[in-house]
Amino acid sequence: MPMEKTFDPAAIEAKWAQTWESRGLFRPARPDAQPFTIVNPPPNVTGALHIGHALDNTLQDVLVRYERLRGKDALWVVGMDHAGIATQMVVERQLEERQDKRTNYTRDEFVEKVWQWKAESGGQITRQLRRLGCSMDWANERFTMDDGLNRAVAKVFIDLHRQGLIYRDKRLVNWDPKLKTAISDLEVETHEVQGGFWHFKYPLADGVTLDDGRDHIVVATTRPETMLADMAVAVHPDDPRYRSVIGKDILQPITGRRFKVVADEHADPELGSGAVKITPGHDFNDFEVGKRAGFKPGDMLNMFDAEANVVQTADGLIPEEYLGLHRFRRDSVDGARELVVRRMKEAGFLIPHVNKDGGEHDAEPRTIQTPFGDRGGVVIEPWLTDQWYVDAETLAQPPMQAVRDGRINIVPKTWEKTFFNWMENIQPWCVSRQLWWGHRIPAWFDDDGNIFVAETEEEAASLAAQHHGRVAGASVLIVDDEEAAIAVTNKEEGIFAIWRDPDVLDTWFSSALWPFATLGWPDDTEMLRRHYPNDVLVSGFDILFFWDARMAMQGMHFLNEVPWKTLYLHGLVRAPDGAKMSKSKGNVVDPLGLIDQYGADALRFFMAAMESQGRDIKMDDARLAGYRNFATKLWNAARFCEANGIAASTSLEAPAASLPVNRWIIGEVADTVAEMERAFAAYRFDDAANAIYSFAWDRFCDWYLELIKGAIDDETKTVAGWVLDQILVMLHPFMPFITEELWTGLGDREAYPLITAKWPEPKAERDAEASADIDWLIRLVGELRGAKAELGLPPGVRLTAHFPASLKGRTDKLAAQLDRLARLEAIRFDPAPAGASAQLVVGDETITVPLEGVIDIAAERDRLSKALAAATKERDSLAARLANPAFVERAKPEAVDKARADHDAKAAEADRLTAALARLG
RNA sequence: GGGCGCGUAGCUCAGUGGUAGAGCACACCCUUCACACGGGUGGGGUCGCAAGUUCAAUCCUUGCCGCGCCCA
Repeated sequence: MPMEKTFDPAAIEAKWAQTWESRGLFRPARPDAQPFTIVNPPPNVTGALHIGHALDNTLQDVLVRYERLRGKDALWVVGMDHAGIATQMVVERQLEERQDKRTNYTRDEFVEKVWQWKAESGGQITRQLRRLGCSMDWANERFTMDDGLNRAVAKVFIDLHRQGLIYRDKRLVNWDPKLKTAISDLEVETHEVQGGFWHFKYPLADGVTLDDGRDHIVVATTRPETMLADMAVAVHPDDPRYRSVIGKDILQPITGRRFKVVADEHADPELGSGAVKITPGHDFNDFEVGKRAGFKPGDMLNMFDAEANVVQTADGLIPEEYLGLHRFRRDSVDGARELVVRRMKEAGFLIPHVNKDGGEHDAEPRTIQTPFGDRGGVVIEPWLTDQWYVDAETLAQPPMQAVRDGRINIVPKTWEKTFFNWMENIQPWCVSRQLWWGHRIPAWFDDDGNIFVAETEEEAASLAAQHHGRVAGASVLIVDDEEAAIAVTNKEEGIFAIWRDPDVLDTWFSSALWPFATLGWPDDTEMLRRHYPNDVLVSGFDILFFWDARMAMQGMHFLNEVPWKTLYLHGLVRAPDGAKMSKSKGNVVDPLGLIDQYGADALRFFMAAMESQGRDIKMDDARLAGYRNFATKLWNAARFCEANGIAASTSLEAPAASLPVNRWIIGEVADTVAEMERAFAAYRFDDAANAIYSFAWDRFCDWYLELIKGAIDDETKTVAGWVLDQILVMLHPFMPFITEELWTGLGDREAYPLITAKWPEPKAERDAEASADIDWLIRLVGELRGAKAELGLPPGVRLTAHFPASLKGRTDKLAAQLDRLARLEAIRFDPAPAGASAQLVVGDETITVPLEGVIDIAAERDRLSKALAAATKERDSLAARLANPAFVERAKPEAVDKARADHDAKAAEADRLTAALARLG
């Protein structure tokens, strides 16, 4: 079957992706082979393939295909995460489009709708990953909310709770008032916002004055609205201005609330007035000050509801007009902040800001570091709630030790510092989320504040019964919520009620279990024993904390072993101008569009070739086109082979060869294999890609195929077929589609597809004599071509060359190749006739090409002079170095030897060129 | 403020203690029987700036300039 003239990626990609998968070739049974394991960072079920996925998954697939070719039992675990917030948002948005909303349904009904959505529209990314050629274990695709993961999540929660490593705590949490849920500190992004800094007078109560006679303390704030829940004013204990009023009362002007001036080192005498208002229920710093001042978290005043609208505080002191207002101006409607400022100003408690020009303003303009929720995009409100926390500090210790002693190898190493910096300063991890979609927390409450953590409600009821000294199951009712519990509880009659925590767990809590829960844990399965620890994890550095570190914590805690031996972190894919891609900037590149345009192989090769460690990748279409061209080049090389009777090889080892070209190319293959293995061992994707690229194009196509043209005997057919096979195998991890197509096209190998073929083992070495011969030939041809080009001779013109007699043996051996590539009319060994000629200096010999009549003497003189100048410059530079006694005495001997040898070679070359110029006259 | 990284040919990027490489782009030549998404030849860099260490610095150290990221 003759091959098509041009390579069309679209025509073969779908076919091979389907064939590989349906024949189970992504995970062939290799029970006795050494395992190799990667788990894929589970993409979001709502997600679509973006360019970052293309990079991340290409690198993983390269590794997996390489190890599969090397005979390992390669497992690439694939699946998706349920993306609690994102997925719930998607489904709620759909409801909104129909003027419907989540709360019109029961929780179970809504969750059912989410499952429906997942079945119908979720997971488009899995189809897109297949287009990229990802050889994942699709047959065992997982989901963070499948039965196995659910079991694992419940066990982890319950065990950590028993061990005291998960606990419930009332404290300030990062609250997203748009999504109405708590989020972890990692999900908060700080942005700079233009805001104001207001100064207010807080009057001292009971006629007390400061030493300077003033009857008030000046406080400043960027969040005036929080004064509705102020509970103190703090001053530094050593601040002489305020020492006399510590312990005295402030009378807050708007609420009329009386509270104390407290001493706390948080107040910085150097900043502003040195006094700060304290709102423990709405500010992280103030929370700590408040605790030190003796307020229990439960007694701290709260002034916001879940949407950050003002609600009455426990003491009932917020004036009516504030209730229900939003925290600050939103959608052009003033909020509590604006009203507070207005009222304070009216009452004369606002100290205006005077700018440079003497203008008065209510507030001093300021750039404020403001926290935003990474999903909802609104300002985060510190809010006092009960949430579940993981003792991350304890769990962080074993992973840190593992990185320190090398059980986890972070590549590139520069990320270690970042890893340690975060792990050493890690905060308790808030894992509860006020959502409906996710793993519901396995904890039940009663109205006495007891908590029963258990796998099932029966167990929880039994725990509750035990707690009250009752028989299990007899007297504990399961109800929906606290209200219902209060209604049915009758302690005198021994009837108790419990209800389940309505919250769910952070999605990352479940994805942290991915490296082992996907392998069957908590059961002790064969898969788990074989594939844990995983070999390597490939992830973007942007999820180092979110995911990688948490996997390490959970894996080491529950399996007492690192989750993976190597953690490979890559950078971001950026827009061509270096900007970060984002939907809002409109500069995102769709990888599927790139696949349509250039082919999946080209996109993959681009990603791998550009992946040098530690640098972001800028999109570059020209380069992408270059790799598409490479695929076409390979395609045509294969066409040439097919047309010349060069077919699939039958041996893994290099065939026996006698001809210099064949012996030479076999040596080149062996070198390339070694180079690629070195690159893979060091996770240098770029080096590996470049090694096979330059071998295939520069060595095989540009030289070997040209050298054998017109002289393709049986030995050459065998060798050429073998070399082409080695190229296909080595290139396969990077360009799986075209290589597989060519592999099957070149021979009857239906039963032996490339994806499960064998990595090269040439069992051959470079042949020094053949290498010297071919290297000489390549240099001679180069000289000849250069001379023709510079002398303005047509490349096709055939010339006679006079060689020194010492080269007779070599020219005999290479006669066919000399004829074909050097395009010589005749090879002679007698002295060249007098007259104009070109002189080619190749190694130690000068070859003369008489050009009487055709040569432009001046041009040839220029050519030789230029070469002479280059040789002379290098010779002199080396001579100067060698003339320096300090160099000869102190430099490494091998450096001196090399300088001597280089000097001699350059000197000889310069001599020959000088002689050539002299002969030219 | 703390930490990390980057600055090498017009562009995108490798790299090394012994005066630099690739791809693309550029110039010129080639309708040579696999390929013009091709072949050949060539031009192009004081390796951000300054000082130091060294026989020798693009590479190591320090400072500066410019750019980016993370954390507080």
